Amino acid sequence: MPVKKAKTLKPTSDAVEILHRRSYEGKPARLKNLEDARANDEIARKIHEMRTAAALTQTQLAKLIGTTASVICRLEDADYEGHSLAMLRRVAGALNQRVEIRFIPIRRSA
Amino acid sequence: MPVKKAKTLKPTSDAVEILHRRSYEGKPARLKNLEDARANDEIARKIHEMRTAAALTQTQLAKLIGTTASVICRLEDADYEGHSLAMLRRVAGALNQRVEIRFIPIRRSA
DNA sequence: CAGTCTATTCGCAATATTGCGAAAATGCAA
DNA sequence: TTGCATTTTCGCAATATTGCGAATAGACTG
Repeated sequence: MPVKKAKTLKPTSDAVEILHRRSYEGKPARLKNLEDARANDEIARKIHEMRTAAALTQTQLAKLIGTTASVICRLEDADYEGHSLAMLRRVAGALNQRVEIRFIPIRRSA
Repeated sequence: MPVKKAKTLKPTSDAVEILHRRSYEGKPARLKNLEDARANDEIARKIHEMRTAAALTQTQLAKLIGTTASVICRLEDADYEGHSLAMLRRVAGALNQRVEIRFIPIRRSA
């Protein structure tokens, strides 16, 4: 079990939220960034989950998609924000998955 | 518009890659590219659909996310491959939507 | 303890995406 | 047709992501 940064290893909400509140206190425009951070965390976690479920090391997965372990590590970092569809697809493809993108309407409660 | 480039696969010399091949038997890489192309086309179409549904011109949407019309046009180009999560989120956010990413197992017909 | 495998971080080059203006093409209505 | 808004394409600079080695840290076993 990989111990990631102590920061976001546990429940998604707390750590990220606190960090962001400290940085962008009281800015509604930054609220969206909070959601993005959480989404990125989920992606990182999912990649890690899929890789370990396939019983692959970072180095092994890296070779499958033609890159190095450090790149995989970066993808599994909850704080990484540079996810591209191309990279997600490469990872997903190596793990026999496909990436589905959906746009979902946000309803804001008054 | 950028021309699609074929990715150069590295030579196979590992047991891991053999595993990979086993999981990919009967499914050449170019087939996956076709799926990606279609997925990109869907994204482009969806952005166009959401923008027009919101009764916005490319210029108007561009201003909402702090860029120019040519960028929006590029996003709505079915052949565009450079989609990043960050950009998709900017567009989605301006249209009151959120981007959902899902990894879905590929099911082969036995 | 040493040794091995794995994961993480850092630094920089290579590559890709974005920013943005301008021009050309398209569409539509008078 | 003209006129006007909109879309599309082009070119290049600015920015961001990826590629990759090397060093460090962590975990596990003998």
